[in-house]
Amino acid sequence: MFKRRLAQYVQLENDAWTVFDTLERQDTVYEAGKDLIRAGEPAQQVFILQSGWALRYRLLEDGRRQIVNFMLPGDVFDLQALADLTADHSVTAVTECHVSAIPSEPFIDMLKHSGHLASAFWWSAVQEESILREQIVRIGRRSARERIGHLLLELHRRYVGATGEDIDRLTMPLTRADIADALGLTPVHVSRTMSAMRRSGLITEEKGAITLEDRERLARLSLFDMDYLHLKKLNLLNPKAANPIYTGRGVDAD
Amino acid sequence: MFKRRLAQYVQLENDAWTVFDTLERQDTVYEAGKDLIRAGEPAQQVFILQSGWALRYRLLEDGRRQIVNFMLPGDVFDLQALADLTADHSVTAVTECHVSAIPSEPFIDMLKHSGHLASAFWWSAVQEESILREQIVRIGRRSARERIGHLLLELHRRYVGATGEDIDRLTMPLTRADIADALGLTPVHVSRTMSAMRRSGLITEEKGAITLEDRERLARLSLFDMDYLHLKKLNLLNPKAANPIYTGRGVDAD
DNA sequence: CGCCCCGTTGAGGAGAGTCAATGGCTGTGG
DNA sequence: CCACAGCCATTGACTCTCCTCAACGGGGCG
Repeated sequence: MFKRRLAQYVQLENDAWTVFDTLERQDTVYEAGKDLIRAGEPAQQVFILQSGWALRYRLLEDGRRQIVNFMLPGDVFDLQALADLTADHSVTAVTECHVSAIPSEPFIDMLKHSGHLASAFWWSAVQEESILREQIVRIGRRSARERIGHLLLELHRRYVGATGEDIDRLTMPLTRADIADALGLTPVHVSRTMSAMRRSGLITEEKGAITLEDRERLARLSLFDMDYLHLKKLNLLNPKAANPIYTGRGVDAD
Repeated sequence: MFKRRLAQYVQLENDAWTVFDTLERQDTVYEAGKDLIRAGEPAQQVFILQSGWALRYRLLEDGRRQIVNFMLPGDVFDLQALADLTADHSVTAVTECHVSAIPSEPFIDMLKHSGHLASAFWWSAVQEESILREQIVRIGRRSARERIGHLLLELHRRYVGATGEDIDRLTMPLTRADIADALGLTPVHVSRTMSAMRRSGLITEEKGAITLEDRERLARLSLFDMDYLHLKKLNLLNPKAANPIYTGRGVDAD
């Protein structure tokens, strides 16, 4: 998962991976609902999500919750550990999560010794920040339907990047309350809006999965422009790549 | 400005600064309203804002604008240039801006040769990302008054960090429309809400400046908790620092 | 079997948006 | 020096998206 994800940006040589594979690390399994990182605790390691979904959130004193972003298989997170700060937010497992933790010191050494790995991880950090910026635009200037459609398209594209299977059906472990807390809405309104999207044929749902019935229309309605995911390098470096890429207008290229 | 800002995290030795000061750079002055970075153009340099305010924004196809964050004197931005990607957003000067641009290659060399500088810049990047996350919480889960109060407190604290003058009065070059586009509101509603805040004695305004009349009450009303700015290191590393630090509850320590 | 979580739906309310008019300030040109 | 244009902040009246409160039903699990 993880290698596949970084490969969306740059194809790494085997010996770079050898360096990475010999890194000291600790693998842990978290059940759904358990915290991986708790706000206020010091960060001392970098995490790689090997499988499962996780989310980063912050609670206000009066209980309001805002989900900042979602972590999908292959995502690297908490690179801020490299600055040895305390976490200002928490991370929870949405589903069961298999996580590798790498202490920051050997991780930094690795970055110093492999320029290719360093630039791959840097890309990963840039992509994460870019996703945060897009989340700001999503919440700040989009309607409820646009927010939901846009989020679904982002999750779909990232899911495709992680799994390599480019189909319209997407695992969906999030509840209405999760989606609401991510998008600055209430669960009730998310439910209503998604019901309307179902009625107009944009999506269908089964238990634990959602199918995007018309990605192009959904992208148009949500003003989805996937440039912010910075996946273009794939085409440049790797023209025969298996995964088709959306164009800037959010339409599938194939 | 810039050195003072990084000093909030770590006090650097003179020879570290010598390395930094001899870096190749290009100084440019941008008038208010001019673009420093345009979405879609390749990023090849790192910017340091020496003076003035700037903002990062994204436009949707139908003209809606979302301001992602503000840059104050001393801020470093576009570290994503190090991954050699294209910008997915634009940056505009709010006031006249004096900017130093450093090409990414010598910048990377500098990071490699000075661990102290690397960790100072890393802190800066972590702080920026943290501000983005807080912006998400602000827009997603706060009322109009809370959003405005919270933003003002953040700008105040960052302004103090940049200028070193810890007073309640704050330069305010932003229009109602800027504030609205940053907070996901309309100018009309920002105007109304700020009028109400003036009436209740929270703030006063003169042309181009705003005074926070009661920071503590404002912090309480806005659920402002400044941990996310990661300024605590100042106390640890530099106990005699001149700037007082808010506590986690957003109250001035002195 | 019964509890609890989740999604859904309805009714009513509120916060924020829209449209529009007014007035102050600034810069500019006659 | 004054007239006027343009931008910005403000205020009023009205609208609408989204929220709140509440009830109900289905499914998983002890």
